[in-house]
Amino acid sequence: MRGNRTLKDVERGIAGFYRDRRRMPTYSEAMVLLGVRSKSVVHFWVRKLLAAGVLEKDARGFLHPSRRAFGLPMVGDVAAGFPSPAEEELRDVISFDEYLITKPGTSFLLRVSGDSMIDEGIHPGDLVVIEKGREPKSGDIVIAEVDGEWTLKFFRRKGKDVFLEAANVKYPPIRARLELRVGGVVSAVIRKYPG
Amino acid sequence: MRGNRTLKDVERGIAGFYRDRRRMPTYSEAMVLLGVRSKSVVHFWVRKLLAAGVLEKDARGFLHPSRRAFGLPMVGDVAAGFPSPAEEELRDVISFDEYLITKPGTSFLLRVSGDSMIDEGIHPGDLVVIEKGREPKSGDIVIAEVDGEWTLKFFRRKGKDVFLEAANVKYPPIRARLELRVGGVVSAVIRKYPG
DNA sequence: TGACAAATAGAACGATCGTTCTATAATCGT
DNA sequence: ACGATTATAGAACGATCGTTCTATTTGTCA
Repeated sequence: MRGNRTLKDVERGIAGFYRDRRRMPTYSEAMVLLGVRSKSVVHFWVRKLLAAGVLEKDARGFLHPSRRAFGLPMVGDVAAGFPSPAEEELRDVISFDEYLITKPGTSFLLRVSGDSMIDEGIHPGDLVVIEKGREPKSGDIVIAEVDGEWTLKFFRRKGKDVFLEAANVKYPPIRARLELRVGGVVSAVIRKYPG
Repeated sequence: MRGNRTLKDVERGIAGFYRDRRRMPTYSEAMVLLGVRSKSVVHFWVRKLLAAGVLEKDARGFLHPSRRAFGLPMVGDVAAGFPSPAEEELRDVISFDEYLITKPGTSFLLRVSGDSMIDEGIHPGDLVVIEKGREPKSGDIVIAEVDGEWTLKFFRRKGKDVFLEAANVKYPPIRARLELRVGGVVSAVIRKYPG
């Protein structure tokens, strides 16, 4: 049982462990993970992963996955097409959690129902990230209570006039009779296509 | 320097450390983090975090953040409105990295330019997750090379007929002259609104 | 104000960590 | 075929980990 172990294999093993357990394996655990019986073998491969930039050591000497070990490479724009493996390495890596969760603790997720924001590209079934307790600016998309129902709308302010506007010609603008209950501001939209 | 330390404070400190360094702090490090001078104080708070479900111990006795420590709570749908703190605790928590990255290693990110998929709710500036090397099914959104340029289109197959279709009346369907170069299949769309 | 609980300090300790060393086995190039 | 290189094994070791214990200080409430 030898030789047939590539850097990618080891990386996948370690990365999988980290994904599942949210911590690095110890050398003893990595022995099992790699199917070897000596810590020095683990040490051997860890040094390779360090050199490859998959793992890093911090000031205290502790091992942790590097920034680019997780997340997806950001490779440019659609016009540029899809990347060659070479240039793929060079681009930045984005973790969605870092990218989308700017205010942990005050944000939450809703699944969109209804088509009131369809012209803004927010479809039924999409997920929206809501930041609660943020003061909406004119033009922000908010979740608001209208006629006892919660819905997504543009928040508009023109001088003293405050109203809600759908991104769908079917729905007329809405002015608050008494007060406008705004639950939060949409900070992101996520749509996942079934794989 | 005493007494004024809440569970939330400690949680934020530990969580912040984990976010930055991608590993748990040691007890010694947590002492500095919490501003205390004894490991037993750390132990004291760690037990509280364990009880609160913020941290967990695995079979080996190692500490790691729980699933619900990161990510955002999924609180239902828009019609249900925004949640009370109470029910917020009960719902599932979603990590975007887990949710969106189903095929690490074969996926990458592109920023959308152009409006060819605008009626599908994919706008210029949005991010799309591309799975490369996946065989597109009819109806999938793909990145494809058309007239030497890369663009997003629906992939359509009707019997023997294979063609690309925009989600925008401005663009007519496209049939491949020679071959259809498909770079990958869109598995998700992400749009972030400036905060 | 006094008693009790909550929070912090500090020291001691076994367990286990990651490193390093030497030695052996498989693979490759010529 | 054979030396050089790469990969694995196994043992030894100091460092540091997290736990536990006892003691002290601060806050709360009757």
